Amino acid sequence: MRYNFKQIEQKWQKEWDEKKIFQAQDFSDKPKFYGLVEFPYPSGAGMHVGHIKAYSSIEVVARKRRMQGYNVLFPIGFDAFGLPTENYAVKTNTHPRIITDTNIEKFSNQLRKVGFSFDWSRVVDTTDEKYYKWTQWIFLKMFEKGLVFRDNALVNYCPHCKVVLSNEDSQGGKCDICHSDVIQKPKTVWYLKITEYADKLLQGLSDVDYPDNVKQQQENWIGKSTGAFVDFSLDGIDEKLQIYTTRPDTLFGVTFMVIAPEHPLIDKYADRIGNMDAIENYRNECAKKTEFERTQLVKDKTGVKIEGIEAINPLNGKKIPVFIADYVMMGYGTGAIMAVPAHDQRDYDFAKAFGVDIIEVIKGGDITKEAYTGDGEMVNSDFLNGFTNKKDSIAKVIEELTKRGIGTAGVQFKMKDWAFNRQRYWGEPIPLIHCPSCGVVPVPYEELPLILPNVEQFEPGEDGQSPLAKIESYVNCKCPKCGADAKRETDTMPQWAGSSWYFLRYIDPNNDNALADMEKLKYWMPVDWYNGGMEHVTRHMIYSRFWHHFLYDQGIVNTKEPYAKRTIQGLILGPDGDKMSKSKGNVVDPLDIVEELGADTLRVYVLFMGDYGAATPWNDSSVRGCKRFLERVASLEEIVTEEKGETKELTVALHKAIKKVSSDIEETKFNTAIATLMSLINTITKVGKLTGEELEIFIKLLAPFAPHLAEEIWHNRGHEDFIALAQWPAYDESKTVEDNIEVGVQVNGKLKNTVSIPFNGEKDEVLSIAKSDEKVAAALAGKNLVKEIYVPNKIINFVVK
RNA sequence: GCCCGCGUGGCGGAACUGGCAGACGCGCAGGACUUAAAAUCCUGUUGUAGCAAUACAGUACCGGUUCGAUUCCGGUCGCGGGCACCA
Repeated sequence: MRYNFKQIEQKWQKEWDEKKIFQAQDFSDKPKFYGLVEFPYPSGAGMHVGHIKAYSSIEVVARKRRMQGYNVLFPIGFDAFGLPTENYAVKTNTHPRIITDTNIEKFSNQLRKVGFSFDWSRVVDTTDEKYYKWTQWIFLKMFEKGLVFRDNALVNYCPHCKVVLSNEDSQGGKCDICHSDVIQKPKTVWYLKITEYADKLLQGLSDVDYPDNVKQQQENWIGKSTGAFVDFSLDGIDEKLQIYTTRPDTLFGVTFMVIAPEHPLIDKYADRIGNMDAIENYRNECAKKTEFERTQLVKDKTGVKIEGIEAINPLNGKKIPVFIADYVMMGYGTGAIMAVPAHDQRDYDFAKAFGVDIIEVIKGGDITKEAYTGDGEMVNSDFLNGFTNKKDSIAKVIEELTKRGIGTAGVQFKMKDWAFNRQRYWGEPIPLIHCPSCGVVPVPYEELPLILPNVEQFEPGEDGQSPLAKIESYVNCKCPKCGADAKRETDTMPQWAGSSWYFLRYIDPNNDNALADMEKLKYWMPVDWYNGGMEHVTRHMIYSRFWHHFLYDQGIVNTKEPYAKRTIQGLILGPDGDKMSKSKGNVVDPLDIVEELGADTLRVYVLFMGDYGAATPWNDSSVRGCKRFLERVASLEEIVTEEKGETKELTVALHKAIKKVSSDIEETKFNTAIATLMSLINTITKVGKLTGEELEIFIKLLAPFAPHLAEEIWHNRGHEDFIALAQWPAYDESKTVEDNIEVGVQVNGKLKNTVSIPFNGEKDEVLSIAKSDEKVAAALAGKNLVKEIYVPNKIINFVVK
């Protein structure tokens, strides 16, 4: 058969589509498999080869599962709200709706050309009002349960995008979208109380199958620490200063305290403070610094001593000074710390700069040089003296603090609440109303969806307000509670909102009465296998796990955790080894490859190119190598023979291949699975013939990777059904081994030769075969044989002296 | 600074649980076919020495455990990722 990939691919894509063979059936006696890929953001640039690699993994698994008799749900959709589209809308003065529709169509066409077996009847679009009705609905549920709150805060603000950014979107002090410098700006911010779910999100990790580094990253991001809250009295003031510490056992080493510049204590006791001017100056300077600058000046400790306020160490009654310094953050713990300069490097640096005492309480270091943070015997610490184990001394001091009513054990999380509003147009409207008498009132559920109004101008206002604020007919409304004139919230949700629950909507995409029907959820959930990029492991995955845990608590979904298993694909780098980017001009367009070499070649290559989880550079020659492989497959029909008498070599290779390809797919070792098929075709070429039955097994193994070609050959052989639904081949373990195998023979661990021995041969027999080998015999001659090692079917080693 | 991962031919990468290092592909070299080129096919391809059989060396580097180490342990160097004044 001549390999006319273009004709083959068009033909089978059309056939699969018309026969609807990839549509998932709700409810079935078959076992279910729900395979999920991260749905794309439909950018104007179209698909990237990275998309192909990301989807190909679950694609292969889904196709294999269908052949294994599973009822498979493998859906696709579009995460279409967001800034790039909005910015493009502003630039070209085109409505984001039009841009989004155009891009979605472009993406859909491209995805279809690659032949992915998505269920196209379940496509979701986060910007569809029928979809975001339920995004808003979940938000209102959270509001109802007290998980939405408003706060005035200094926020990360991007002057270029004119938008408030979360800490995650402004890492390194740069805007995640436009990379401008982020500044601090006071704003009213809507938060989702994700911190309330911190522990559940942490504990849930033990129930799921994620790679270790993914779990670790999520653990770090949640950042649980255990320690204690301790109350320090203030001299002459009837007020306690509470601190959080992970080392309460070093309390006797406390020589000063530090509070964050924003700490409320300052304003409350401003009249007592002798140096308020100096403190105000310092606070103003800090306010000017961005979070980024603050964290960059790690070395130089700055601060001001508060005159007129002194704290008292609750364990020994000593008076100690209190400072404000920006190395203490208001957002973590209580915004105040007890400083133990002998055993914390930051406190040490500060103490050195400000001439404060340093008291050693743990032996083992040299505190004249630096802080000692290791373990050791406790000294200068009253009832803690003599303790050598951190765990014991902490337990002891917490017991004592609790007894005296001055402290308790406590935990803290690094994770912050989720800033949930954006002053932008292209997002889900936040369904809240500000009423002068009732306060914040939710839009009634029955009025959802709250539809994003059509506007002509998409630019945010100069004051950073959402474009929606300019539309009076939208802003002005009646309070649903009291009927008075009221104003709508004009901010929209962040892009992470729509993607936090999309996998639920695939299960029941047209339901108008619920986000998804419970019976269908019970059938399909959880997602059995979710593949995506490392970049979404902390934000998207934690946000969506948070929403899912919440929905579970409300009885709206039936599983605690949404994703049973997660895998990560590595980046595809440009041919030059750098990350692909337009500016570097090293971008490979997947559609070019589909045109020139075919979708099957592209699919095989992205999975063959390297370790699935590793970043691998693109290589044009290697792509052609995959095409060559498929051409050889296409020509196999020419050597099909119906003469009986199987070739042992081919039988063994075939059964080994079934075993290897089957297990490799499960372990995302697609590169070696394909290598196995390449080896198999080398064996077939060497043997020079194969039976029709053997050919069919071969193309079944190939089908998940190169489905179009496999389908074509299958039909050429007279089949009326689809190979996509044919039965996955089984192997016979006894046929995966040769009668005789080659093993290495070592003398003192050095390989001397290989010998052919019977499979599972007896030790004596095998050793005598080895000894009679000429080279081995030569190496053993005249030596004293000390030990004979035979690992069955693996290695023979003679130890001689 | 802390946490994690990695380091194998000219290149991408294989190697099950400690058992023949370099599967498979690319590239390169030689050959066949061709008037010629491309495509295709065949052969070779870790390094050094040798016409060769073969010998020795070899998985970043140094050392250890072991009959045997790419794999396990200790140290050094290099690269990548994540977190970061988190008390």
